[in-house]
Amino acid sequence: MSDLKSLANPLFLREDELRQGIELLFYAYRDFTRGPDEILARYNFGRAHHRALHFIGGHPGITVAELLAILRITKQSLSRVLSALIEGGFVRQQQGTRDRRQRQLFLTEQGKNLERQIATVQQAKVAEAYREAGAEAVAGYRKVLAGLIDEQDRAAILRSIQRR
Amino acid sequence: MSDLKSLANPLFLREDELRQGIELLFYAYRDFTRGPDEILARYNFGRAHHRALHFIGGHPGITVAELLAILRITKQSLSRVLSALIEGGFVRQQQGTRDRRQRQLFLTEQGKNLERQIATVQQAKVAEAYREAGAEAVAGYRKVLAGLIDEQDRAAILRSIQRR
DNA sequence: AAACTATGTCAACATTGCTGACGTATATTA
DNA sequence: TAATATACGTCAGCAATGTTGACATAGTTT
Repeated sequence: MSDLKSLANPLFLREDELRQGIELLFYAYRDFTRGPDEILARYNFGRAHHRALHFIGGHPGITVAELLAILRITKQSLSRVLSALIEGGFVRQQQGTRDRRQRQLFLTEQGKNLERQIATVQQAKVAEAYREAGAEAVAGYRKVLAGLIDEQDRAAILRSIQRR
Repeated sequence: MSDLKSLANPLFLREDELRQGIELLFYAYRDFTRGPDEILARYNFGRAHHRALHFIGGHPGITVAELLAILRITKQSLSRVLSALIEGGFVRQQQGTRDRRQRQLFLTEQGKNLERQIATVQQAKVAEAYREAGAEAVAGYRKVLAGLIDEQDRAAILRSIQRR
């Protein structure tokens, strides 16, 4: 019975291990997202603005619909954020080339600056954690996080992430 | 120069690797937190309620101040959530033993049931990701996430997580 | 020409964070 | 013991960011 149980339930799948993995994700996310907040506050922006800046920065020319699919929020929520970014001169829109109903989104120079500024802080934090943990650990980190992504979009997301 | 650069900047610390690590965290967290929402909605609760349930469940007798330190929100925000949980019979308070000003928090049977119900869903998700990735990857995942926690509380958090 | 699609907008509302002010019970210190 | 500090609660108001629903406009597809 003990054999059966440990077969079905190796050490790293015990409930307390799972619980630890869940809490680590909570704490890491909690502290990871705190950095940008201070910078954003200076512009009267919040995390939602940063998420938009980030993904527009990483996918220049992304359409509104694509951005909505990534963020998983409603167009009304995004609209508020996007309007502020456009009004402030951080993002510009351009009529779609294939389909002129689409609005393709780009960062302006100012937008790129802000995005860079925040990215630098976050990347420094991740770089330190990566350095401390080592290349092998990083591979494991990526593997597990990828596994936490909903299976339907996992492949597409991994592709979009690695295409750069 | 290429040698110098690659010494200071091994492959897994390149900017696009860091960016991928950041986005993976975003996507994983996005999908990971979606599960509980449906269950919670049935009780008219949200994520904030779940976080309280979760940490009270894991630390029976936790004081309000300790819970505030974990969640990093104001007492007014927590109060709203805690009142709802107490009113609904999911959490009970008990005057502190050492210090009678403190309120120690416990889950009721009903609270334990709800917490278990949600935990089961989340743990299943994590267990699957762990199983797919393997024990070594899990170790790396934990190592990197731990490194993302603010250094000042990292040791204390790791201790509190492993004490169970 | 009709139907569908991509986007925007108006309005209302919920959740969850925040600040500031003030109260009460208990503990600690001068 | 009196003064001060602490743990917690509560009231009131506000901000950010999410939601639904309804409707408009331009452009695409059938």
